[in-house]
Amino acid sequence: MDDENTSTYKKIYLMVRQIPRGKVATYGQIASLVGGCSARMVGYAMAGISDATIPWQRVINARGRISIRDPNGYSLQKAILEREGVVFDESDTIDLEVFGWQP
DNA sequence: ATGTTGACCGACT
DNA sequence: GAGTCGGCCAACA
Repeated sequence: MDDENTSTYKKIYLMVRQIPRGKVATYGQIASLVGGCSARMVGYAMAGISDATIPWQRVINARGRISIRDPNGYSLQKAILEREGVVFDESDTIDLEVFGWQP
């Protein structure tokens, strides 16, 4: 009971690392896959990240939009995703039918 | 302990 | 489509 006992935060980070380049996942999706945590907790986990190995930018909200309130972080995330091949429409929205990650 | 806030979500008006 | 509300649960004052 150790690797199975990874804390919820750790599970969230590991799950986010599984998102392939050019794809995105929603907070609720991550929460559902991890289990035992809510979408809000995933958002909290992302906010406190300080690890470059975690592709936090590939996690967005259920509407396919960036949820960061800070305009600086917003444009940063958008820039990274576009660099990875993710396309935003006129409304800064990502088409989850196309770029949504399906494990 | 209590109240507020938050990188959320879904339902309702 | 925009605004409001309740539910969710952790962090913070």
